[in-house]
Amino acid sequence: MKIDKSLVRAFPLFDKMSDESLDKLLTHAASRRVPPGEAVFEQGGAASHFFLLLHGRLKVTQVTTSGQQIIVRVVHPGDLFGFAEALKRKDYPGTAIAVAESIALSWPSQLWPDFIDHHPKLAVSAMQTIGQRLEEAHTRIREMSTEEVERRVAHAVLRLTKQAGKQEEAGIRIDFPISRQDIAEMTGTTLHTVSRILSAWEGKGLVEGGRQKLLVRDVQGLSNLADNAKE
Amino acid sequence: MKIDKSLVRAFPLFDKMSDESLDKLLTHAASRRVPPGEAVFEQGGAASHFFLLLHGRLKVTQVTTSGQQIIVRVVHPGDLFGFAEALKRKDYPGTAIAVAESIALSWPSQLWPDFIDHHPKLAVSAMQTIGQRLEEAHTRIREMSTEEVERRVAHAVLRLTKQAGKQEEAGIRIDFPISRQDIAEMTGTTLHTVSRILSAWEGKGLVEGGRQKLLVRDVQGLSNLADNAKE
DNA sequence: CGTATTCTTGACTTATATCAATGTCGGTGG
DNA sequence: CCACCGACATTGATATAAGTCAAGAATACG
Repeated sequence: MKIDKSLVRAFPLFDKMSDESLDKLLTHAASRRVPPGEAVFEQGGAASHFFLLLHGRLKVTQVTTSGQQIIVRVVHPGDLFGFAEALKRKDYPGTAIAVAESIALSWPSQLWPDFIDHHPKLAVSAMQTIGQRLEEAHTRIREMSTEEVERRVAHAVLRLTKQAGKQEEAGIRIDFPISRQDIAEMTGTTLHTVSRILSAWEGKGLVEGGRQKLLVRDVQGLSNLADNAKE
Repeated sequence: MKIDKSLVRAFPLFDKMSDESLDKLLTHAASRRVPPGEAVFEQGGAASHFFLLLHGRLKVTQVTTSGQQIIVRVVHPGDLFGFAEALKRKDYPGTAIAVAESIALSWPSQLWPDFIDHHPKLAVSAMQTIGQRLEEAHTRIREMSTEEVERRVAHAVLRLTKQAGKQEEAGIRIDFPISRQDIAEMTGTTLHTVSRILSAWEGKGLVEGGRQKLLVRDVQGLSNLADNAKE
């Protein structure tokens, strides 16, 4: 299947790549449409492919033995994901589920070494990406160790506005469907607590809620909440 | 300074490497003795070198803006650490402090690309290492999100027995000085709670405590505690 | 329209932090 | 060598953040 390079050219990951290289890369790629609720791959499944999200939004989750779920990260357009191969894993450590109508490119895992050998820029990018993820994970650990729930939720929401924020008249909208439960699973709390917190914020005019909707009206106010340790 | 290759040959990281390669590598390395309490590098400092721990034990910590400290990880002999360069960082994200008399090799950061170009095995190892760390971080996030303190502490202690356990008649000893405070900083709780938990375990014959000492008498019992969700 | 998610809100419970006091170990120096 | 000091640890009492339990309301969807 032929994929047009204009689709990916815009992503920082590819902007330095020559036309030929890019074409070559894309000849090996397959594209796949993923409706909301459908999984791209499942935790524990053989890591047969790696992916690039072109459009939409995914959440990567893990379930514990006792059946509880957490959200490991959110995948945004332009992100590589599922490259377990790069880390020498045989299986996917989590499940990737579309939360909005999504389109992803996929390559067979065994092409990964090729991928980075022929495109050193990508190797560097991939390393950087992993480094960032490690840092994000440590940030999250730090927050969960030292901050109370309200501030953790504030940080999580602020991060979402940066990664998936769309400016509107009233403020910045989180540009994909996200439930209270999702936020709870990103911050290590319960949907009840998240609901109470958001209600309180709504009362103060910081945000505007809705079913699977969230709009941040006062980024500065939220930032203060997130950063100023309770004095 | 000449460093004998017998010092590093034993580590899995180097066991596949030819004598010449290894010699070449070591000509660029400097060794450094680090007494307990001394830092190898500090959070935010320029990432001028990367390191290999030959002997001893380090803890990597981060401090929050509000001054709270957490332990990001423990460095064991044979571990590479401080390779911020690999992740395209300019500064060290944490502080590495010796908790026991330690010896580390160091290389200037700019040698890292060389390091992996000339020793593809190392590149692979490094990737794997980072992958493992990312996984560990996610495991920790999962535990902190879903498990109560006692089980988190149990998991942390079990991990330590695997990474730094020394068999003794009475059980498995954590082979470096570790305080209740340290365990608290690894699990996101307070030293008081850790102390209570360890006292309770000691009452049940699971562990044996002491000033900066910990001996696990019943690994199986601890594992049950860690894994069996409270039924 | 009715049914199923998702969300809100109140009442109650509990795990764990916080506050406070005392105990114990081990190294230093008199 | 012993006494003392400082770091580390224990333990009790109390406070509180956040979880659990429970019920109902709002919104989307077929």
